[in-house]
Amino acid sequence: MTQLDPRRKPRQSRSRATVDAILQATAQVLVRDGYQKATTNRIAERAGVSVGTLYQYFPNKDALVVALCEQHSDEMMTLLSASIAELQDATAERATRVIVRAMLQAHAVNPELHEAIISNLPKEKQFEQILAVNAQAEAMVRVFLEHHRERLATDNIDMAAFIVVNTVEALTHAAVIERPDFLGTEELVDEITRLICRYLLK
Amino acid sequence: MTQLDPRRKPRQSRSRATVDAILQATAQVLVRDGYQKATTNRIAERAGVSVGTLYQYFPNKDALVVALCEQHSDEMMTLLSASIAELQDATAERATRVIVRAMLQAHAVNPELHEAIISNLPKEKQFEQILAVNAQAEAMVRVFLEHHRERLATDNIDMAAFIVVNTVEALTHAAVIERPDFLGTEELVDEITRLICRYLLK
DNA sequence: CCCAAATGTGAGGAATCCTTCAGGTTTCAG
DNA sequence: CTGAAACCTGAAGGATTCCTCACATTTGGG
Repeated sequence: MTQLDPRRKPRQSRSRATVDAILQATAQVLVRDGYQKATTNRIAERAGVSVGTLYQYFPNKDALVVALCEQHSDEMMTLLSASIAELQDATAERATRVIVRAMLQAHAVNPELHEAIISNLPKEKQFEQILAVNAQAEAMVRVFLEHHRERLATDNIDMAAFIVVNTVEALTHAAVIERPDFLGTEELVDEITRLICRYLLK
Repeated sequence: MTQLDPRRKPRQSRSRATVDAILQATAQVLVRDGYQKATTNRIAERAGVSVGTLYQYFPNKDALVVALCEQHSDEMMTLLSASIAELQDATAERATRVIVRAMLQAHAVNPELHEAIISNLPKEKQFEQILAVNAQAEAMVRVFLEHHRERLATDNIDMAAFIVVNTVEALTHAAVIERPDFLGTEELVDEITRLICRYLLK
């Protein structure tokens, strides 16, 4: 991996606005044109600055994408942990519902950008931050399963965690991208919660 | 979209072998190096031919990838339809099990290539053939649900189809890539079948 | 064996793209 | 106001990639 740290840190408010504009432009170009056509010149142009300026704050194109991924996954993680925090000692059904709803919210933060990152970025460029979200989710579910172990219909916690995490992730992701019409009501949350609970519990 | 048809059709067995070698090399390079680094020169080199030869049979890089996608999705579709054909009038449970098993088999044909195509190719280059597989799956599930309508726990067939298709697809795909250790026994098929049936049926 | 058609070769042109750098403009502390 | 630091500019160097084309080799029917 090449150098990723910024070459210069913005000190004046003018440059902080510039960095923001560059990151915002990166997201827009990534969504609109895909990673292939997201050239640094095009990003700079959309941000309303010259390429040189871009390279003052990001040593290379990867660093730019990394920064964007970090910003995006931070937003998702913030939403997730907020919901998780408030389900101390909830029933399994209640906890499942809260997590499903939180996943939908997290995916709805910026669906197009999330889609662009997940299924447009080459795998080797999907940096830690993004992958960490899924790892964290898997860990959380594992704790959850251990906690309700005696109510579970299966004793293969490893496989159950795999199934739950991948199912919820896939459904929330697909819904936000392909079926936004499902998001208006609580029905989708109901259905996914039922899917998971019927599978997990005796 | 640019021209995709071959510029010249192979007539002698020598050239048919060449075309095979090129396609095989494309798959290998795509898996090993990713789409970004899969240059036509590198593919030709790996196939043991010169770039010129490659361009005799494929007018451009896209045509090469399209041909590979077609070949791959044909293999998957063949497996799927074979299994579907033999479940005339099966019970819902039996049908679900057969479909889940078929999906796992289809994904196991060439997991690395499938992964490379799905999550490495830019979305705009994931050509018809691949997307058609999912569309076909969705249609099949819809027929299946209509047929067992009176036994279903829900009357929102649209949403149920969405959930079933995306769930099975995500789980089979993830299992083949991330957890090949789940594939030895019938346990994963059991679990996914249970997940789907408990959700769908009263 | 012979030759026209089929097949194969690979250096290099044209087009991009990432990145640099020499020199300009703006800001702000003193 | 002034000068140094911060910030910005954009032409162009160096690298990479797709694809072509003039030419060489191989094949198979007559």
